[in-house]
Amino acid sequence: MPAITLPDGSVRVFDGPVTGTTVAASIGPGLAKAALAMEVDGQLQDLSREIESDARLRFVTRKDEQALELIRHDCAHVLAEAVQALFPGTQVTIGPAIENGFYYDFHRNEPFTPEDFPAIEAKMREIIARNAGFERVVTTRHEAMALFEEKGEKYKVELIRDLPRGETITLYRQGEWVDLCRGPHMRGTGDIGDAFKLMKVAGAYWRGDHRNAMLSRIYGTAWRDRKELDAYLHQLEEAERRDHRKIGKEMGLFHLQEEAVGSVFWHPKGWRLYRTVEGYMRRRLDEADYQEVKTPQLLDRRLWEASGHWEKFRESMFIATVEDESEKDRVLALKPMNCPCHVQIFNQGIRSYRELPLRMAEFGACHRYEPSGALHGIMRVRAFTQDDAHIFCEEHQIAAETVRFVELLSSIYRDLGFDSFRVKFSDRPAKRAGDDATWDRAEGALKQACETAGVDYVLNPGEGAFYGPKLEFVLRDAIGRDWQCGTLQVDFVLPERLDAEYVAEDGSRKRPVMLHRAILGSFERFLGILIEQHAGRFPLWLAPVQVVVATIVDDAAPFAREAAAALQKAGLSVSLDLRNEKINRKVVDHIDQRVPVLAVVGRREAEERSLVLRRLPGREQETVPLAQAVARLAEEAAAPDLRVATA
RNA sequence: GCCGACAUAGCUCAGCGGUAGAGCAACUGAUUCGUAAUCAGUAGGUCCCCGGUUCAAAUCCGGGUGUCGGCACCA
Repeated sequence: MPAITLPDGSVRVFDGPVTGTTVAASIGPGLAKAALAMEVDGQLQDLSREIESDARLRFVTRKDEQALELIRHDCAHVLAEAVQALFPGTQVTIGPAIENGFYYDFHRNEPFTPEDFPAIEAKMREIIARNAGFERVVTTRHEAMALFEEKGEKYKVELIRDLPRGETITLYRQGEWVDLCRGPHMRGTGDIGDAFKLMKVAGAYWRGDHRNAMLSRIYGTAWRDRKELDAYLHQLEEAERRDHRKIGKEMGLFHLQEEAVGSVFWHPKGWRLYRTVEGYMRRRLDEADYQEVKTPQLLDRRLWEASGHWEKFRESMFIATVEDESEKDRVLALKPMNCPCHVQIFNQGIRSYRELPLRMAEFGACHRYEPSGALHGIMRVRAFTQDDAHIFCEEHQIAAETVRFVELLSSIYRDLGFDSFRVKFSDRPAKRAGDDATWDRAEGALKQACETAGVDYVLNPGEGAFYGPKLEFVLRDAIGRDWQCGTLQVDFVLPERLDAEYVAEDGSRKRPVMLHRAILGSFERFLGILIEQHAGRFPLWLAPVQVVVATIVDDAAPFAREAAAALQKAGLSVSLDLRNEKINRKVVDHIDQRVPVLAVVGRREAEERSLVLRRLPGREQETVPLAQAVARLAEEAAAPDLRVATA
């Protein structure tokens, strides 16, 4: 006699086991029509499942966010059926719902192309129109394997073989087509609706392992209605406009070319942006008691052997040798990181516990031979500059240093326009240095520090550095891709390997703990994200060209020059537009160039010694006497850390 | 690195076996203009590289390089 408690608190009692469909019908025809699935004691299930004992029940309708995942998952099944109908011999593998949509991985000798999409989508619509019910079939491992074996579905057979013993094996049937699936699903293919679209084809390794076969993946997006779909597609277009590679070109910030794959050519405006951020970072680090250093680019392999990098990362290091006969045995490597260098500085002389925590910072240029497929604009490059620092400290100082670091990072991110970010905690990887006891201590210390700092993190198992666990501070780019920017890594291994030590209070020699940390991560990556975050329309203090002084007539040129000089003297980045063009044209050009402030000078202004200020791309304008304009803009253009606090 | 697509003027792109095109930018001249594109003219290209097919290749084929979308990688 199951008693079903509904979200409004009402209870319905049934004589025996009852399906969600029946319960919905007993409540009313409207709900019976709208219910797509149900949540039984918090667990999402098919509507057709029987409820045998007392339970809390909630129906999922199209209005629920949860419907999205069901629609996407169902859509993946329909895609697979459509593909197998159109391309016989194609094997199915897996097809989950993901953020914004779904994908399905197929094995087929011929890859799919986007030209196949119209036919596949048409077939999908056909299947959806047929509205076959999703039928859940509980089966045995043996039967399931026999079924897929017979169909020639090698990948499914492998999946079933690897399912944990004792797990219920279920199939879902939609008409004639059947897939191995845990469910749940909606009532039938008709519940999917028509708000879906196939987006792209891609290669993907079977089970995400590069040693396995390359499968052919089809990505799709699916929504609850056309309006949502259109909004999503529109949002994608908007995101493309923010792409740092596009904006970088449009604003003339940087370029990349074949002769220096993975290295950035910074143009004057891009470099100014870089320097603004670098200058800001330098001040923040000085203020936070870091000591800046500069260390060599090229170092003998001996150092990398001692640090352990030679053994683990040699294939991703750039190696340099010279022709000179007497030097022929010397192998140098471009530094892929700064840590061993910083230990060399730490190791000069004898350190005392009184010097700890010692925070050593460097804007360190590093080179890594990244896999060609990993390169991405200026976000993933082979030559980059880290805002690196190493904190040499005692074990008991880890927590306090972590708290300090998180506060510094949060404040800097906020100043740069990032109010939120995600934190991942990555623990010991399979390929690692150091014994388990050391790892236990390192992970424990970092976890405890997170608690003290009040950091909410997501566990990222097995993703730590080879020498220690790490926190990753993740920012999202315009296209929705996540990038690790900031990081904090606890390291007990490198000080040991490179023999760093200090004299403790009791006179004994001890190993310091090393905290590797970066806030921006690399300037290249961070600037890429910064460009996308602001869509190239930077706040005044970051803008590479802050003010353009534009003339209306040639007679205004002398005063325009004078005004530009005055603004420049006040520390602003100014450019003069004396071109023989109409003011309308100049306005358009500087909006395109994403200049934040346009100062227009005509005959009137030249006489009155004033500027007409206009915030681009806005339309409002204001006439301001030159001296006042200079003072006002200079104040506004001050970096956040240099601003005079006003009540 | 793997799967797929793409590579033509500074930029955005058209041309897809028969002597290389457009718009914008650039340059020259005219115009001196009051806030979202003034007019006219000029110049600009080993059609990514190497090889092949062909009477003829930007175009077709093979190899390379780079870029893009994913996957894998990310000390």
